[in-house]
Amino acid sequence: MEAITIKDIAKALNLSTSTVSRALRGSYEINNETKKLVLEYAEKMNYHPNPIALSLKENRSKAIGVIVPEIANNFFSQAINGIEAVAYDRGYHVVIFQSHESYERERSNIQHLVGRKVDGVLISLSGQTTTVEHLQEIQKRGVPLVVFDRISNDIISNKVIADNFQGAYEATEHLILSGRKRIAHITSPSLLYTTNERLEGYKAALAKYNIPFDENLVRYCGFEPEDAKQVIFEVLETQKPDAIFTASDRLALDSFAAVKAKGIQIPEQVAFIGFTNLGVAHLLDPPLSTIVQPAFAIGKTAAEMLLDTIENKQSNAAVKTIKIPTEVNLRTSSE
Amino acid sequence: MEAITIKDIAKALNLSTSTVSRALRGSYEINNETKKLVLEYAEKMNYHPNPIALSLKENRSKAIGVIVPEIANNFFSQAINGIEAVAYDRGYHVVIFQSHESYERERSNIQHLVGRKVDGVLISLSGQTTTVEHLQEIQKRGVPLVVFDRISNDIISNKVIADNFQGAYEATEHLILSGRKRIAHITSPSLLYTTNERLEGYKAALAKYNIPFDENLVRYCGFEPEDAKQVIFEVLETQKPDAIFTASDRLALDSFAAVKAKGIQIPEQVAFIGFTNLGVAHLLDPPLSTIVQPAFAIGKTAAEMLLDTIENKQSNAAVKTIKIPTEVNLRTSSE
DNA sequence: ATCGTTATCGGGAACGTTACCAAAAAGGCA
DNA sequence: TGCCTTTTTGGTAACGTTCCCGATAACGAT
Repeated sequence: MEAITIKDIAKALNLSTSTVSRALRGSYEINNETKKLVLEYAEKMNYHPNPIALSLKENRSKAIGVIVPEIANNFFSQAINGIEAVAYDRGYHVVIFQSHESYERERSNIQHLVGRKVDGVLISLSGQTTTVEHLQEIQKRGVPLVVFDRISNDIISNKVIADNFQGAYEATEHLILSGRKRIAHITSPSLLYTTNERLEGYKAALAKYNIPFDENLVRYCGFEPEDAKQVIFEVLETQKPDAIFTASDRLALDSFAAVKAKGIQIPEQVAFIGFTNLGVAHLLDPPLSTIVQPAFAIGKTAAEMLLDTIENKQSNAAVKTIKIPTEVNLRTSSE
Repeated sequence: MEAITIKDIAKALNLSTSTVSRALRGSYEINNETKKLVLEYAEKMNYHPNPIALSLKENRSKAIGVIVPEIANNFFSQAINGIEAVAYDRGYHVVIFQSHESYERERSNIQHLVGRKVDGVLISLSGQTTTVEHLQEIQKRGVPLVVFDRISNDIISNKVIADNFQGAYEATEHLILSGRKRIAHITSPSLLYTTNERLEGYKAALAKYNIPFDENLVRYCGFEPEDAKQVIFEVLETQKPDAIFTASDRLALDSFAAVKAKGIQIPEQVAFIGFTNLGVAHLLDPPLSTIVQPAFAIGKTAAEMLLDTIENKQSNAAVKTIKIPTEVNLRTSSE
């Protein structure tokens, strides 16, 4: 069964396509009787305008694209839910892509999205993304862009992030106040923006309490499943830390598992706090202290910014970076 | 900066659009010199064919649509990864949508996908989906369809599921063999296909060991965050079970949390086993026994079936349902 | 009666691409 | 030389929709 088109309606009712088109969109210059005729027939035949034809003509699609490294990550899936909540309300569809931490995939996704004429793009950069030319490219093409969480200083656009500095500062401070001095920081590759902000927060807290910064306690960890385990084993062996502060969802889990696998008591031997949105933190053994990013709010805010620029097309409105506070949840793992 | 089109190339090189088009696709009937000329110019100008125009013309898009209830669910995000792995290899893009357990959203997503001329659809039904007319509709339109996990008997199509019966049977049997007799089964709304299969597995195991089935021990649980908690509290109070077997990712966590909140010892007072793909099961307190669905394999298999039917267009090939075995992971929670 | 308005509709082009049908030039063969 | 192939290219319609420009008729005003 083929979909019915405006032409079919025109033929059936002995009208021109222009008339049908105008009747369907309720134009004032169409006789009420004809209008009713057309609308009823369209309804009866279950007519739906062909969005592809629309996109070709209008160069837009009433859809926005989202690119995240991995949806199997609480932070990102919650952020997407925030995005969808806003987009749905405002009549936009959300097209979700994963970069799988690959720069090539990210490029390919971007290509696909602009090719499909999305009205705007929300992106959180992959762990391998070192250049932002592909983003500048779509900006040159006039596609509105908002970068969130994994941002970059090289791209000039609206951005939304959590207050990573503050979150890391509070996590570190808490560990210090509970008596720890050798606090290991397990974090993502150093080229991620969030990595540096969190590292700065960590350093600032150490400085505040006159604990010298020891770079041997900081470990950058790749995205392979076994990476965290090896890093943790190594840092435990060689540095004998009395606390661990991890910088991401993924690292929190993998590190936590590694520490336990090593038979080390949390928090007696090593206190543990994670920068993570894991919903199960309170059910772990021991319950895990966390710095939680407001993922839903970040997604919501980013989507709102994007849709505002799409709809207002205020091309030269000053770009801004919105920073949203994190939450601290202290549990047994860091007592 | 506007995207360059075939027309621009034609004008620049003083050729017709047909010639350019054929040169770009390497047609044999174009002079090699012209071909080279066109290809080089296209390369230089960074030409990319407009996929929207292509879709309008060809009625296809080299993209498949995926609809799942919720991506913030390990099972579904892993399944999506399986789907993407296959699709990417075979040159298809994957467009991900969430129904958020809403029938209306599911319909809307389907509409959008067929409107955008995806070449096929993979779907796992929402918790509110009681009719499958929207699926039959797209089948009438000739869009290939594969249903996975949350399937329905009302729709005739290729399907991929885990062996829910077997998984539930093994979970229940294990609880029985470890000495439990009053085994509560916390499950999803009864209209889900998986719910019934798992329930049957549960019943079969009881029957095998001559334990009478008591429907008071079976509880159907909605999708609201507080639902599981109340159900668990109630069943603990009134039925005094000595074991709990939960039927989904979400229920495992919520129920586990509720039991612990009630101060009940696992597994001493109540043994616990979940039908879940939680990656953190082994880190919980106590480590959680699970029946794991082969999510990645399910996604992979479903995508392969879909792409095969898309590409072969063997319209009247017999539909089949592929069933993939589950895995049992026994841990402390059910000892 | 003529003219300008208004209400209502149709025709065609355009968005970017491909496919079909020609057409022109060049070459081969009797 | 005349005709038939082959090679290479151009023109145009079509996909579904909207928009611009006209066209027609009715109607009141002059």
